Amino acid sequence: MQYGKITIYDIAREAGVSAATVSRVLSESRGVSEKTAKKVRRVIDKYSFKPSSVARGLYRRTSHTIGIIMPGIENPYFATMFTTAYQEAHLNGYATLMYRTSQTEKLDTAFASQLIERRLDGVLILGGALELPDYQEHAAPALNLLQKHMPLVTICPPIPGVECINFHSNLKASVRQSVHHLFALGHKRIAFLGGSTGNRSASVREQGFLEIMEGLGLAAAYNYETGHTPEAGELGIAKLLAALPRDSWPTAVVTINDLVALGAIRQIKRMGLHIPEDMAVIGCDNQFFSPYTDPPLTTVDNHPADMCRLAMNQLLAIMADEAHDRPFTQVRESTLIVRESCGAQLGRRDFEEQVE
Amino acid sequence: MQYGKITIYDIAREAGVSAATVSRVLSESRGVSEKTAKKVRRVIDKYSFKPSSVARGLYRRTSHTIGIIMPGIENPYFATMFTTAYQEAHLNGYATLMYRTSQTEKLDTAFASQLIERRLDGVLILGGALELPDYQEHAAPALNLLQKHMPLVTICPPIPGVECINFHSNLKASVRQSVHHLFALGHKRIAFLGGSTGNRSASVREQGFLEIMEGLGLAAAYNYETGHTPEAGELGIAKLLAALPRDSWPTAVVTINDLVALGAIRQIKRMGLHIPEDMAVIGCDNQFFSPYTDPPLTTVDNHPADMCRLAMNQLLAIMADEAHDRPFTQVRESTLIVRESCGAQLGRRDFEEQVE
DNA sequence: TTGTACGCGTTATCAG
DNA sequence: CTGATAACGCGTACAA
Repeated sequence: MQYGKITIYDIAREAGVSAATVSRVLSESRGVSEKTAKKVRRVIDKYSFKPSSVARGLYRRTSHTIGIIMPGIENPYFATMFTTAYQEAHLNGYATLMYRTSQTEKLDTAFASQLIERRLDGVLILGGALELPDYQEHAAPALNLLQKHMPLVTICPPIPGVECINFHSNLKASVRQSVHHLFALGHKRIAFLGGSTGNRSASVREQGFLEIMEGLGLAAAYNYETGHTPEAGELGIAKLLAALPRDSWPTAVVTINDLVALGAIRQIKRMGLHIPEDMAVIGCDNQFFSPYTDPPLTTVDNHPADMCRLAMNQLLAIMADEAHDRPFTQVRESTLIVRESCGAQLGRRDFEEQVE
Repeated sequence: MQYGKITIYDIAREAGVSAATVSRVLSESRGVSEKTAKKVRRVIDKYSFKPSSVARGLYRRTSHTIGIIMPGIENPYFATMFTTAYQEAHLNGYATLMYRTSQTEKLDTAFASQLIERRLDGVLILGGALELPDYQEHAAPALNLLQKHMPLVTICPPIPGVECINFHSNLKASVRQSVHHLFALGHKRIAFLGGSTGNRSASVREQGFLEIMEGLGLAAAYNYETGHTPEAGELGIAKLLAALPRDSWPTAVVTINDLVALGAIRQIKRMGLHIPEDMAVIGCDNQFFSPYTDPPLTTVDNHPADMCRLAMNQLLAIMADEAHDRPFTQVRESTLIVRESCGAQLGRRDFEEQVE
């Protein structure tokens, strides 16, 4: 029950030297005779003593820790991002402290204060932290507060009211790729599924979808407000179809992410429809499981790991005074991953004739 | 580029009071007139000053942080565990610092020293950290070292050479449930797929599998050394079948986890076999995607979140001096989740007659 | 080569 | 109600 809280003073006393000498031995700084060094090391080993990095941090005015604010890691998409950020930081000798946002733990100034008190050396924000509608009013002040105290890099759609270093993927272009892929295969009745108004990255995709459909001269069916999970996809597609007469059912559905696609696929099959013959499905995120759906899921890769690496290295460079601190925005384009869930392997088809 | 490194002294000076008074205002301790408090608060707000928790930590001899050592979070199974641990700690006001083990970052005494230097208030170890063969020789000393400096709770198969508080699931019993389920459905040729010798939790399952098969008087086909990923499952089942004459192919395959099952399912279908009619598949972990495979995957739930909650609360209780520190082991039983990939919905069958 | 003394930023005790 | 002052554990000029 008693854990050794010993200090360099304890070591010094037992070794018969001063604390300064112990410190020198620990930091392997020269200027200490091998004889006393050995004597000191023996005592250090005896207690398996390790110097306190919190005391050192106080002196050096750094915690050697980077904060990562994100909406959790249950979604493997975010797990990938966190892992990349962690590794990149770790490689440079920094620990990462994850802070999770949620409906009940919003990113507001109180939230930000926690990070400031910990004297983190920098913060990375991974999209989603600022998505919900009422986040907006709290998030901007929180980020501006944070930014006054430490370097800040964000990965999410640009935030109104916050000037900061920002990386994000071209979500609208990624939706365009999806829709154009389907259009090229002959699809005209295309639906959009998933997300929730209030979620900014979702809104960007939804709005993008509507604009692109309009640009193509197509009518759009859609079902937002369903969420971002497989269950949401399952329920969402069922509702969407139930609300439409059968002869105007979409022949293809674009989902907000692969998780929603997972649920949609199940429900579509359960209704006796075939994928992609009766209904094509296209996802987003190129998650680890998307090659393993049946049929394999066509999707869009936003290269989250790349973006994370870029962002974290920018942050590290700023912290090392090797890069400037001025706000900028960098956009990353996405890549369409064609598999079989849209019927690309079947070639272009004329869906109008299939309507009964 | 210059971030405000101001202290209570700066605040005190500008407010015309002593640092002690500023501290009192910050901690909202009574004994300070509302007038001066207001005066001080104005200056605090002006600079949005937050007291340094590292200085406080030095004084209080605590970092208010819990370390979590685990093999990463790409596997959603571990993401679930981390999330649970995080939340439980967070609820009690503790931050969690994740340390990731891997082939190149083994848990040895140098690794452990990092945590000790940070003066963490406790450590939770999530299985897998100590799995690889050469971990064993390093991990035991590392854990014993850690344990001398802070409370330690582990979730993994008991570790030879380490006496500590340990929670783990009854892996052998969970394999038994799987095999008996298949046996009850009439399966006699049952294969095991996935894992790697050297991984301790994998070995436990493999050995359990062999023992159980022997107890049932059945011959066992198996393919270890494949790994724990979907790709491993895909390749593993292909190799397993290729090595066997067709009339002695298994009618059912038990995989080490749902990820491996994901790959196995794909490969089995690709070979023109039907699941579960031609070959049953049973996974392990009840991951979020397992209801969405086609057919839905029968699997075993080891209740990782429950175990994590238990373990973290034990750790928190020890840290709060509300629980003892003495080593003990607690085993959690698993639950079979019956879906359709084993053909339970088809009833018992006689597979012998299906052999050509 | 070694020891002394001070600063890092905060909290708590003790006078006043 | 307020202000010195002494820890907390470590690193580093400076002196010996």
